[in-house]
Amino acid sequence: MLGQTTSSLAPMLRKLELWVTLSDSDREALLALPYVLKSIESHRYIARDGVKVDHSCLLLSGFAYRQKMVATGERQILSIHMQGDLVDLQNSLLKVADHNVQALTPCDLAFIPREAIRQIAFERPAVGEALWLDTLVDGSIFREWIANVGRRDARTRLAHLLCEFALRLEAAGLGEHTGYELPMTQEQLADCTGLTPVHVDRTLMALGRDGLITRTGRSVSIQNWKALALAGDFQSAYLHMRDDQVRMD
Amino acid sequence: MLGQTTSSLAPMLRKLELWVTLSDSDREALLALPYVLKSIESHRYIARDGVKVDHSCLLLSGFAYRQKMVATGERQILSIHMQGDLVDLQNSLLKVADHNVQALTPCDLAFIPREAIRQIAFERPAVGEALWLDTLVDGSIFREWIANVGRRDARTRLAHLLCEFALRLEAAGLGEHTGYELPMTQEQLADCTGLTPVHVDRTLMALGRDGLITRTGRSVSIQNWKALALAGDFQSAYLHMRDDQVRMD
DNA sequence: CGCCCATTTGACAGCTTTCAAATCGCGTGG
DNA sequence: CCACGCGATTTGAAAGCTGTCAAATGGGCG
Repeated sequence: MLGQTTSSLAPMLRKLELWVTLSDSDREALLALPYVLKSIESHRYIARDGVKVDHSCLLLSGFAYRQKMVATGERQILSIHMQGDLVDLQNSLLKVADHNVQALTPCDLAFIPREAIRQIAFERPAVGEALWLDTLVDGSIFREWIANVGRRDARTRLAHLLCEFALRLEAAGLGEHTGYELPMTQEQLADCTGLTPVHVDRTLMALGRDGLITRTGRSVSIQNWKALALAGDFQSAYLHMRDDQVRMD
Repeated sequence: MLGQTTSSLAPMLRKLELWVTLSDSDREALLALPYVLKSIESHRYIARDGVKVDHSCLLLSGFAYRQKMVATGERQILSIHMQGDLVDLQNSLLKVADHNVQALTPCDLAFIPREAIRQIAFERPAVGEALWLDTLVDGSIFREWIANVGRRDARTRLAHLLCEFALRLEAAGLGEHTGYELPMTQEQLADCTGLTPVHVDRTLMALGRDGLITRTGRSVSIQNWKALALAGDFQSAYLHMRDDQVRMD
């Protein structure tokens, strides 16, 4: 269960190396972090609002999301996570979770003790910076989502979300910006965008009628990237990706 | 201009010591950070979306906010900042700003070079952790705002915002949770909540009629904290304050 | 083949926006 | 001390985007 010669933590490396260059020794130290593997089913909770957290959780495969419940019982999804994402670094460092983390699909997870993370972060500046930047980029995406739900209409919100997924999935090697498997129901899209499932459906149909996207089941193909990005008021800078990851024609 | 015996950076200490305990030596090192003072007027930009940033900006007095513009020209305010807040740590560490930072009132600022911040963060683990936690708490507030604009109605959104201000102002020593000077116009409140100024006005009037708040000019007094917190679906955990800062009766 | 959940569609209601205009607050200048 | 000017606040009436409620359709799986 404790990865030595063949650590399962490799997906984390690729993510962190998006932000900084790591030395071989840093890489080895990261791969040598202690962890416990666990597989969970869709819909299961990975962390619960208000509960103490002492492990960070690395997503090895599958998709997960963070969400908050409001007084009316409605749910707001705060972010979507995929392979290589540290889905619970924030909750772990802050000790008590301020939101829920839930599996969107069946997930393979690696739980890493908080103290091991803190230790490596402060002993190895490059690793520390990478982890910090990772949480800062998460923060940047949160800011964009505030603007998305706060000031854009339904069509723009959804187009924006589809663009974000396209680029992040492509960067994670899980799809192309011209099309990908979207693992979410319309209800979950609604919870991402602050809309209702019914209106999400109507809006997606309209995007289809306008020739911006095509859907068959859960797969989305983007007919016209430029048009969709325009419709979604989408500018990728907030994802803080390297130029070679966002250049597209 | 370079603070030595009497550094102007003291407001930052109090903020950081909300998250961790610092040694005397850490405190001295923080106060010895190089900085440049600057005063700016209301509405002036402190950082601009898309522009390179190489200094972090500490707010010594006054209020500031972060905002993004969307394609229609509408503005979404992302967060409000006050005395002691590092308003531009995120932009600075990410190198290129992904949002604008603007003065809400006349402000006194201290600009600290990014490299000095990075250095102290990695040389002094307690300082590093405090700075990291500071950005993580910012992130927690962003998440709450996503839920606020995404899934709450106008009345709840505004009540929530007023509660957040109350606690943060009180923690910063700038007001009481029973009442405070709100430095924002209704238009700015609208930009925080994703509403229109007209609807903000109607909603505030309704909160007044219902006996939850009283307003005279810019000063807000909270008649009934419990009722306002209930109306605003406000639970302070996301602010990650210490217990003694949020206990109120 | 049948069940169950997700998607799609329709009709209608409602919260919020829009557009205008009136009123208020307050610093400035006479 | 009071009139003036300008931005902020307040109010009204009407339109619109999105939500609600229900029901029909579709798709995947045992």
